[in-house]
Amino acid sequence: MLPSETKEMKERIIDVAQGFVQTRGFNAFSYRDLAEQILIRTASIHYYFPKKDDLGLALIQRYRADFEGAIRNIDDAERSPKDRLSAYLKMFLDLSKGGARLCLFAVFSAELPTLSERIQDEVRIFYETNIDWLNDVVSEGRSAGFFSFSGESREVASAIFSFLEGEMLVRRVFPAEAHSPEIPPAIRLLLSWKG
Amino acid sequence: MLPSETKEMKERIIDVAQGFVQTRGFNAFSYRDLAEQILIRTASIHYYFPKKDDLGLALIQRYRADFEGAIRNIDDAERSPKDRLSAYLKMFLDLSKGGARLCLFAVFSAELPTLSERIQDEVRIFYETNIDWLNDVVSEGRSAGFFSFSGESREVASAIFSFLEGEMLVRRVFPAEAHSPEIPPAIRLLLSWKG
DNA sequence: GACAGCCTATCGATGCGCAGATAGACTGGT
DNA sequence: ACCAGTCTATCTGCGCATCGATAGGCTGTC
Repeated sequence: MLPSETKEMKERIIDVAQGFVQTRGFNAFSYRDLAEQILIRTASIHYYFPKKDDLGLALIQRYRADFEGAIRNIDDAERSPKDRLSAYLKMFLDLSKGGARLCLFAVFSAELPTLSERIQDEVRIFYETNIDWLNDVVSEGRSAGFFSFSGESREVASAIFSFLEGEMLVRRVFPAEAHSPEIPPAIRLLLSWKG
Repeated sequence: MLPSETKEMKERIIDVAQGFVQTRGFNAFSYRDLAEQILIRTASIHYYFPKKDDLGLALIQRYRADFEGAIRNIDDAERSPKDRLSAYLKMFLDLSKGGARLCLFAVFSAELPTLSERIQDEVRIFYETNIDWLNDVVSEGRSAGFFSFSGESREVASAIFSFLEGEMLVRRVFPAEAHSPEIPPAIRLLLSWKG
């Protein structure tokens, strides 16, 4: 098999693993589950990811990179804070479309004490990246008069993130509900979002 | 052994199991883990809870009952909506003291597809109980002039719950941080909480 | 008030299957 | 001929679960 295909296989494994993690959690899927889905043997997965922890690490690193790419894309479009935040919220909530999948942050946080230090570190970096970015958007938006709130902008950024993570847990439990609005009313209230 | 001691053993098992669930998740502890902690054999645990699912169900049913008792106690004290909400928030956030333990809702939601229907049903009831109660408090508080917000009170109730669940995940990832204020600033903002 | 028969709570032993993991052989492309 | 990639075969340990045994309390009836 070609080296290029090798790379694809590694990605394919991460793809499937990510699906399992987001639906069942990291501790509730096995190399056998992956192997059956991908149609290879478990030994082949061990070739790419000797330990399950290696797979977990690769998984969250890629997830983090994807996320960072996505917010860089949002910024490159150079829209207003309102539009940037809208795009972020959409991305975030689309992720849990129908409640089928959770953000990796939620899953890994729920299982945190069972995970290795290096994975826990990645989880922390993921959080900080998101809060830093949200903080920028929110404080810029306030300066520009789009948003209005009192107190620390970082506090609001952190509240938005917590709300989104919790909201995903809730949507999973009530998948039938129509969670339609682009911008959750709670966030409009929090920011005194105009328009 | 006396029947009264039997009851204690059942409770003791649930106590220890709940600790494991709140720290590791339901899929990441075993009857062996419980047995070692309690100093009995796994077979004895099966005597009380034939299947692990039976244990999980007993666990969340007791948790739900405890929670309902707690909010009934808050209501019985007949304080203002502000005081009732404060007490609720305190209870909720104390639960995750230092991020060591998560609310069962967060844990079970993260693992939802791996759990039995009857446990999933309990999770839904837990959510609805909390939202109904929060909705009462929040809308009463608005009528009484303590809170001020536009839109549906149920939307705000649901936002508070989502925020709290997400906040627990975050606190677990950053246990060092000082999460001091009795009332999270985000909730003050959301409700235009005066005082 | 004694004894039979049942109930409670625990145990040791064991089954069966799956978990993650490894060693070593095969294969096909360059 | 080599090497990446995949396989088969196999290991050890743990997962949940069940069985049959046992020790001792509880009960009702003669």
